[in-house]
Amino acid sequence: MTSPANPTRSDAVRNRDLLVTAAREVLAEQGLDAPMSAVAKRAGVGQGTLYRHFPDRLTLATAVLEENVRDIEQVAARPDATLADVLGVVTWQMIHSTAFVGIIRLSDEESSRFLADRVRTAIDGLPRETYDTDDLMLAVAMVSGGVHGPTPETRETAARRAWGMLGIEIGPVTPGV
Amino acid sequence: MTSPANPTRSDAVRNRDLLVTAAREVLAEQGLDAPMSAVAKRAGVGQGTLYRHFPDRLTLATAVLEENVRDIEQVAARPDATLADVLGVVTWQMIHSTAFVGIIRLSDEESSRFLADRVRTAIDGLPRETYDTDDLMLAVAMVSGGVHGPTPETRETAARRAWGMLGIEIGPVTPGV
Amino acid sequence: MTSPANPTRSDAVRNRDLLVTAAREVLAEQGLDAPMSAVAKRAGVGQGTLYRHFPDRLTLATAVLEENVRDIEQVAARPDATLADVLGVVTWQMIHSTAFVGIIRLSDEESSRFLADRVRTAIDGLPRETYDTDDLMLAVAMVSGGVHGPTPETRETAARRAWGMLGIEIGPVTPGV
Amino acid sequence: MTSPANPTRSDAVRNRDLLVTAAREVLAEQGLDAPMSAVAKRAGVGQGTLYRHFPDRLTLATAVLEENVRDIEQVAARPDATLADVLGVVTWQMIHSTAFVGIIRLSDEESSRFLADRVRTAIDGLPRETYDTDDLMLAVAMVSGGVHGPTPETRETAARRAWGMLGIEIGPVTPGV
DNA sequence: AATGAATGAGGATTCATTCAT
DNA sequence: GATGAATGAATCCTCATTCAT
Repeated sequence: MTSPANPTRSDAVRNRDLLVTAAREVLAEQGLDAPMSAVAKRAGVGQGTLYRHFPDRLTLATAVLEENVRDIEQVAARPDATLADVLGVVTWQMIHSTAFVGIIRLSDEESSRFLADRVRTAIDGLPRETYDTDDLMLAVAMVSGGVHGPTPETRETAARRAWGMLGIEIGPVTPGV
Repeated sequence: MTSPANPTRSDAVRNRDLLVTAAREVLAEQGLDAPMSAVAKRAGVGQGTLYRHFPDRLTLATAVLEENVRDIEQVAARPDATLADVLGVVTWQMIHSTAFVGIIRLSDEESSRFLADRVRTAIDGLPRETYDTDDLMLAVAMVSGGVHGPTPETRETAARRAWGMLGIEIGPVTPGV
Repeated sequence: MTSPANPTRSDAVRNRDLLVTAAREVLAEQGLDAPMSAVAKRAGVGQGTLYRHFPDRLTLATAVLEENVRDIEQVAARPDATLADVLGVVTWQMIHSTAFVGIIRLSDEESSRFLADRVRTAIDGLPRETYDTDDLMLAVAMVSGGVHGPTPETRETAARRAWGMLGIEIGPVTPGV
Repeated sequence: MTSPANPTRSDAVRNRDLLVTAAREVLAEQGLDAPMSAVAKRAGVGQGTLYRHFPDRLTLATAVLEENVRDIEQVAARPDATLADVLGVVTWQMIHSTAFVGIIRLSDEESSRFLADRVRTAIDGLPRETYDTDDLMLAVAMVSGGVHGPTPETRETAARRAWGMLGIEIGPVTPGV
């Protein structure tokens, strides 16, 4: 009688995940302004469900990026985490997710500046030699500017060259989680 | 009316110029996917005229960038031109024209890779110390990645910090022409 | 829990009342085609509950009007009731409930013609001087046509003028119950 | 060279008329919130054309009512026009155009209060016996409130009864123009 | 050539209604 | 019985593009 009375909730959670995953793929493939309907279709849910979970495009994009940020935070939180490790994961995201580049652009927007701050905080706790955290955030933006190319391979090559020009060492380029 | 074969050709040229100027402004203000009609309206011409001159959006965007590239080439062609001078002009363009950032992105597209090559060629002829031309092209992309902010002033500050991180000297940040 | 066969019937009754009250408010504020979900939300019940009680919009609207009609009947049934008294209550309803105006329009619909007939019957039993019941029903429709304005005050003024033009005396403009 | 250069204009005018006519029919049949697409389809033009001419629903509805008002003005402007004649035309419109009833309702809206004022002005110039112009405007609203029924015939009967209750004589119920 | 009206497909968004829990 | 998530049809509206003049 007193329970929150939301039994169907498991479906909802599942759909939310399906939507974020679908959005990650669709946004990566078609760009930040892909049709919302494409996301719903890819997720296998109705349009209404999409809008129930994410009332607008920005909210959806933010949810995608939030997962990226969470991965970064997780890696950064490991006891033996190094700055290089974290930058490796960041690089992996830049290479594989066009949407991630969006975090730099969107970060002028209010809601996702918050996400950028979480990345900053994650990096902030790690030991480093030359650069301070502001420099590193700028460096991330710069490298993401230098990353382009048709395949993940060419993109990784470009990314490595870019880090090299900044004299910053990065660890293994992996999803991290 | 007075010239023999091509009565109003000057009109056509004038319209083309009006359109490119309008496109530069509109694309800068509203982003790369601003309505074509907005460009025509700003130029003060009909939609048909726009399409006569530029059959599609990419052609129009390319024409805008072509002007940027021409400015760079002109500066680079001066007898006393230094690499720093040219990079100063490039920086000015990055700061003032959102569209220019597009050149980096669009350069995956065939038609505008051509423009990137012209920039490369312009830079190629100039004496430099550490970096080769490929490095410099990558550096330009990286700095453009680091440039963001609400006003030209904040954007210029960011650009200067970015060049600084790469250890590359730039000359006066001016339109150049 | 204590009664034998119908454990939580009072819940159902309570929900029905909540829904009718919510519907009255929502329909008044947002018009006859307000979202059904808005009614459910205002009532604090789920959508399913709304549909259990009222299978469609018309049924719901009719339930709202039914309450109005019941008020009119109650006043008309008082031993000392005069026609003027009843018309005063009717006027109050016209002024305060946009939905009531709907009864005139909706009365073309089968289900709510029934309600109009109940009003007719209520009026029918009261002593009057000049007009017969058909005239009075038409007069009500006419006055409701003349009632508009932003506030209840302006609406009441308009209503009084309208009754005046018909030469019909009305009693105190009150909810009646 | 100096001409306004709008040769296609004849098409445009024709389409505007087609749209207003279509809107009158569709709004009368389906109500004030009929789909805009239905209007475009009935007019035989694309949706874009509809929106070019009438950026929103209110603008379109106003255009329909404007024609009604123009008819009233024309009749009122005749040298031998009587108040009864004009009210006859007004009554014809109430009977045949559901949309006209809307003028009463919509007249709370800014843009169409203007139309109501034009009707007021048209009536204002005509000789009358008992009522002043404000009374007459209210009377029109009241009669329109009393007009309902399935067919034009029943509606006309109701209208005549309503005018009768107000003691106002009306002329022939005709379109007037 | 230039104009700007017309077209209509595409994409965003909202709700009425159903249904799993 | 109640809940509220899911569905998807329906509608709104915008633009890229074509075309009559």
